[in-house]
Amino acid sequence: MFSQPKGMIDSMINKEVTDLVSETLTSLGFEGEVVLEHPNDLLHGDFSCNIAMVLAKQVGKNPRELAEEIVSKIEEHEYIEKVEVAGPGFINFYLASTFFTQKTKEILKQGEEWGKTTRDAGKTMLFEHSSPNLFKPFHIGHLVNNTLGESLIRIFRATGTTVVPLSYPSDVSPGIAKAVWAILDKGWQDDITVARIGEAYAHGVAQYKENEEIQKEINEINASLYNQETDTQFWSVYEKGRALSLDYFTAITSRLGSEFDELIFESEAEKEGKEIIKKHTPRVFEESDGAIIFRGSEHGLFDNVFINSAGFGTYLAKDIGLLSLKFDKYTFDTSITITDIEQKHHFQLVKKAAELINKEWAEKSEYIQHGRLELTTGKISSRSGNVPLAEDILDSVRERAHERMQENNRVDDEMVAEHVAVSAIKYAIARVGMGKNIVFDMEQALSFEGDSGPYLQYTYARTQSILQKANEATPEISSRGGLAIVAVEQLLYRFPEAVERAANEYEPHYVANYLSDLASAYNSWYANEQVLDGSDAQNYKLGLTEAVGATLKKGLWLLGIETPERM
RNA sequence: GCUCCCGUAGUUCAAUGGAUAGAAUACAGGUUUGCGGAACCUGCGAUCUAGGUUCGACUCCUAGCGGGAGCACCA
Repeated sequence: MFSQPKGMIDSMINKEVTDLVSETLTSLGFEGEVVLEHPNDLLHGDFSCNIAMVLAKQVGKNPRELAEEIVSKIEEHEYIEKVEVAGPGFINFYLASTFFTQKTKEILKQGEEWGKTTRDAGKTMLFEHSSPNLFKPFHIGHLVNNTLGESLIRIFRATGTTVVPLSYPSDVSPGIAKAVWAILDKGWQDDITVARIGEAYAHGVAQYKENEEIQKEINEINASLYNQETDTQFWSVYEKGRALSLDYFTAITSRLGSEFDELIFESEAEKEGKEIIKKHTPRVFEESDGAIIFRGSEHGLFDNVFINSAGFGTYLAKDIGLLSLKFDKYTFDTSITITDIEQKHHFQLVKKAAELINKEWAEKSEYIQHGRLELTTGKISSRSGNVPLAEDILDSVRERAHERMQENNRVDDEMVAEHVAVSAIKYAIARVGMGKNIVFDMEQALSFEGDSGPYLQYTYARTQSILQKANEATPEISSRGGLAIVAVEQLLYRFPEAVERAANEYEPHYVANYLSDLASAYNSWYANEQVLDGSDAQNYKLGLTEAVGATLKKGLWLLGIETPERM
């Protein structure tokens, strides 16, 4: 979507170093595009350039000699302390302490703005995620979808994009008819609860398969719901269940930190979609066995039904209708939908059909997928059988957080336990690349140690504790007091790069991994360096501590994770 | 069968075509009262196989082996 090349480092210092190398190449009569990267190892410096290895062959020199030649011609720069040739011909740049001192001051001055960029200012986006089925429980899959969806929204906003979050609740489907039938079958119509809806759904699905009479009944209920016949007992059960589920949806997503400006219901999309499909038959769609289908097989995909033989739009027609409604109601540059990976092929088909109806629809729409969350060891008490519910997972983890706080003689605070639990789950999801399955080991997640959300929160709490002990408002940094350059500084200024990269590639895990590196570097430094030592460097060290805290806070927020001051 | 995705320490994950493949966990050992030990340090340990492209391959290409997802009226 955004035309930024992969992995580009978008910061002033990067541009300055790049220009420096480019000018040198020109002065030597060479041509080539200068690309900088951060070396994997901080000991290799802050920027690395491979231009000598790229040019060596065409110039007919050995890469190291060429690199030496370039280095000898590079002009001095106030922010560059040292330039070295290393390995097979890398040119490594070591930034000067003056740069880092300056950067730390800037970070502290930016406050809330730290980490934000204006790169995508002016761009607008519609972002669809966390779409619930109103008659099915909010389960483990929604947890993944919500975590990644919410995080991406926050990341896009951090680079300047205006994002409208949207959810697309399923409020009409054969499955819902089954649940409505089952609620009546169980006699629960006057006492419907969210838990009962979940149970009813399972009951209805099972009975539908068993009994032909029931099947007929349910099909009639389904037709009546699709046709919105409002004077039946089915409708009143349906309405109650729908309202209850919607409230629940709002509650659980807000517990997870999401808000939705807009909802578009599947029932609206079905009406809209059906009309569009009919209008474009037989140009795009065709009749087959009484249904209206799309010949995806002619486009390297597969054939599938858009309007079934009963005359109702399937989820394919619904997604076409949804697209149409989105373009009717909103103005945007891009519409993103994030779903489970199992829907990948479905959306390829939707996109292809959309392209044939209206080219713009396909051009401005992106469908992205995330992997599945699998639970391995450890038990979760679940109310409804096989699929673990989001709420049950959250509650189990929070229970363990309480225990941990008591073990450590900390104040056992309700909010903190909640934030630690959400953090453990969200971080486990966000640390993995999008689209890969996530193995959630309850035992490991509950240890709250190592590469985990609580580890990052702990590090943040530690920084706050030190700042409080110093008993000073933002320390005035005049100089670094002779402090040698530390790894923490080498990482700090890269934070906005990590955010931009995450936005470019739709990959929150770049933020997660960055924070993990930063926290690790800080803890390691902390173990070897006394911050409050009364030396000339104390204020600068406090400044670094504050900058790390600010970065962790902002970065975790981008992942949808709260940062308690104490834990 | 067709289409797509994935194979990295015992396990769970990283790695922008670059340097000695990084963490976490597990296991073994350790941390001078110094600001939070949910921490820190040391050790052990890995790119599925066979070719190819490239100055350079976990990464790109081909084949094979292994695992997963999707493929007509559920979403």
